[in-house]
Amino acid sequence: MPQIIIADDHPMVRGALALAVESAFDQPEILECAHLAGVMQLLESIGVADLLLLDLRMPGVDGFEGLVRIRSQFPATPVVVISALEDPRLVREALALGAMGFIPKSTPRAEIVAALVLVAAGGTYRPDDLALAEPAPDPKGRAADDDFLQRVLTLTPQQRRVLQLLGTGKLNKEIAYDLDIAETTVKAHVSSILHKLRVYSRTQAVVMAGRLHLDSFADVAEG
Amino acid sequence: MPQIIIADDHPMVRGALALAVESAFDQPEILECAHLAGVMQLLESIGVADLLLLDLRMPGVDGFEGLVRIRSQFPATPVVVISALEDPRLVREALALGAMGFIPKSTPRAEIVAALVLVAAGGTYRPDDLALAEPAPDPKGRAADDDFLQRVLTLTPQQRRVLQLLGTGKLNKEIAYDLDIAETTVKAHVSSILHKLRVYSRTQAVVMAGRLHLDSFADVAEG
DNA sequence: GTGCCAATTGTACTTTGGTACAAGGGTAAT
DNA sequence: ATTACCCTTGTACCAAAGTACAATTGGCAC
Repeated sequence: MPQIIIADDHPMVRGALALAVESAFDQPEILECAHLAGVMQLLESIGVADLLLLDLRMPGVDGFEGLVRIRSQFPATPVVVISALEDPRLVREALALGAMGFIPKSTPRAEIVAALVLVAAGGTYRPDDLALAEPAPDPKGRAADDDFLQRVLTLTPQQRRVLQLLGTGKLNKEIAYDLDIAETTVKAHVSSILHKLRVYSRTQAVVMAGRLHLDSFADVAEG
Repeated sequence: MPQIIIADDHPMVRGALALAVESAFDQPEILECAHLAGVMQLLESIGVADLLLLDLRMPGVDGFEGLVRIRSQFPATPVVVISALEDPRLVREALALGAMGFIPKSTPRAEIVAALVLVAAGGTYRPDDLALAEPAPDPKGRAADDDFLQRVLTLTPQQRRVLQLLGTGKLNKEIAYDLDIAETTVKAHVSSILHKLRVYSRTQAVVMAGRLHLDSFADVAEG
């Protein structure tokens, strides 16, 4: 009897996902959470879940921070990110941070079911694989940002988690606590991150990394 | 013979603005620049211009940094911000940072002319004054951010400039250089900013302030 | 096995960042 | 003119950030 956690702050969404889960698994035990704290608590008590459906936006968590912390504390539990958006960059980043799948809320129920089965079987799922395979060159303008993206991709998984937490303005001490490592280690990671990204302060790294997420809307934001 | 500087990296835009300037002034001397460095150079040589039309997005400057530096170095020259966007928050921030006007590129030529005359006469111009007078409550959700915006509004002009430069990831030393003040002074401002914004590190201030600009697109970015 | 690399941690050190306190000059309002 | 506020700067001190070097562990590949 597989244990599946559904974490989303919207009851309606949880209901819809629950339906899909019931179609995808045989007599699943469905655990619902409306906030990140509940998820952490649940995972602490049951140790490992067979699958975690995680919404990106929940009370207490705005972006990838929840994913980062869960992946760090409970790496054995496969996480599928649920999101209202399906921006390729978000998808790539979620997968880079250790998610086993990325399911936009607009996905047809049948495809959601298939995706859940796929992930449960050890695979990874992302929307319309083809479009993502080629990152869509987009020759105009933002060459500099693409360079930066390339550099971000040279970061190790743990370093990306650190960068993610950096982006929330946390101190080294707080990051160490969240990832359950020594502050020294955080410093080592930060130092390495700064070198790889070719910047000379955490603030710059945050600003640069922040732009990557913004770029999705750059066409709207010109000017 | 009034000296008017038009700073925009797009030749077509410069042309259109030049037409408007010629309609608004009597035999203006129009100086064109495609990048911020040229503007600074020009201002250094002529001292004060009668009007500066400044595009927000130019090579070397992405946001308000150019405005901030120009206002700091050459406060006597009135600046009108030209932008492809007309988000009320951008408008408010530009004016808060010392711009005498904010003209969206979509503005009809006749209105641009009127706006330029208005500013040259010592007034300030913003698009559809009415809509901006009331900041559009927007009761849903983002109460926390509104709180933060309120706090940003308690910052003094100079402190806003510092915050703006903080947002580019600069070191205190660099900010001191840009604003031509001592590093000690920058520290004093930063310290005050952190208190007013109720955060405990520059990085957090940058993250928070960054969200204000993002919020314009929050409806697209849910998830 | 050997080698490579991610991850971890420690020590020790330098540089930024940030606070606290004090103080002088400028401007605007009462 | 007195108050108030902003901007400025200095000194001094403490905390956080970042670097450099060295070492251990574990996984993975050849």
